[in-house]
Amino acid sequence: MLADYIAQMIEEMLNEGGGTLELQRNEMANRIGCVPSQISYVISSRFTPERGYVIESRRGGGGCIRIVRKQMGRNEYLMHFFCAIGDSIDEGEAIAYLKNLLGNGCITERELLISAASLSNAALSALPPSARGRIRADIFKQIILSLMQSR
Amino acid sequence: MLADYIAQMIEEMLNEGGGTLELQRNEMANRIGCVPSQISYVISSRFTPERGYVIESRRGGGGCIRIVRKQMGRNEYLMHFFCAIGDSIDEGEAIAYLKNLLGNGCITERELLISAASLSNAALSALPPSARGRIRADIFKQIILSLMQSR
DNA sequence: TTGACTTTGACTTTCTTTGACTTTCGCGAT
DNA sequence: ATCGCGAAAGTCAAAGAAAGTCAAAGTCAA
Repeated sequence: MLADYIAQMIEEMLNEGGGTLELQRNEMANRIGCVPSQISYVISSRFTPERGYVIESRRGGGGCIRIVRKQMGRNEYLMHFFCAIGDSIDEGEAIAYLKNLLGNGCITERELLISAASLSNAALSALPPSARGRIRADIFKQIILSLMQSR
Repeated sequence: MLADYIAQMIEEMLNEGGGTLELQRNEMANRIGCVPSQISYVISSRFTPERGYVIESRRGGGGCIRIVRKQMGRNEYLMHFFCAIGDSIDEGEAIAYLKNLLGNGCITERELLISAASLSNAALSALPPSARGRIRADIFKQIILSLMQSR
C-alpha cells in the first residue's frame, strides 16, 4: 500500500537524521509519483503527536514540513491522565489533576500556573457555562500531549 | 530562501551593532542581488513591533532604515503583550508572540509548548472557527497574567 | 454490506518575489 | 528662501510557490 510505503520511507529518513527530518511535500510526491496530498495524509494519519511526533510546516516558496520524533518514557503516566479527563471537566477537578502532575514532577510550579490559567473559568468566561467543561477538556488534553512531546 | 537569508543577515548585523542597525535599502539590495522591496518585505514580515523591533527610516538622498531591538523589563514586556493581544488572535500570531516571550526569557521551551497547546486550534476545535479568536485571546491573557504573578 | 482506511484532485490559504508607481528628503541653483 | 532634481525609501498588487483542506471515490476486511 502506498501510505505504508511512504510512512516507512519517512521512518528511514528520520533514522538517518537522528530523529528529525525536513521534507518538501511536492518534491517528495514527485519522487514517489503520487499526489502531494498523499504525503499530508500519511503524516496526519501516522506521524501524530499521540505517537510521539511533532510536526511543523511552512507554506509558500521554499516551504517545507519538519518531523521530529520524541522518545517516549514516563509518558504512559501522562496518557493515563489524558484518558481520565474524558469529554468534560470542571475547573476544580482540572486543578486537582494539575497538582497531581506537579507532585509527580511532570510539571513545574510555573507550568501549573500557566495551565491553570488556560483552564480557568476566567479564560473561558465568554463561553456559556454549559460549554466550558467540554472546551476545558479539549485544552487539557492538548496540554498533556504537549507535555508528552517535550524533553 | 531569499527572505530567510536576508533576515539572518540583518540579525547578525544587529548583534554586531549591539541591538541597533542602520542600513541602506538600495545598497543592501544591490549587494545581495535582489530588488529593494525585498528588503522592505523582510523587515515588515520579520522585524515587527510584535517581535520586539522598532523601525524608523528616512527617504531621500542618504536615506536609511534603522532597526532597534528593544529590551524591556519583564512585567512591562508582558503588559505590552497583554495589550497587543486585543479582542481576538489567531493561532499563528499567538505562536509568534510566544516565541518572542521565549526569546526574551519570559518563558521556557516547555512553557511555550504548554501555552501553544492551550491556544491551538486543536484545543478549540469544538468551537466554531469564528469564536476561536475571541476565546484564544481570553486564554492568552490569563496565561500572561499568570506569568506576571509567578517568580 | 458496511465501515474504516486510502487515494485523488480541486480548491484554499499562506508566504515569497518582483516591479511599477508614489512619496519624501537633501541639495544645489536661482 | 525656494524651486526643482535626483536619490532614497514606501506601497501595492500581480504572479509564483508551497503546503493545507476537504469531500468524493475507491478498496478491503469483517
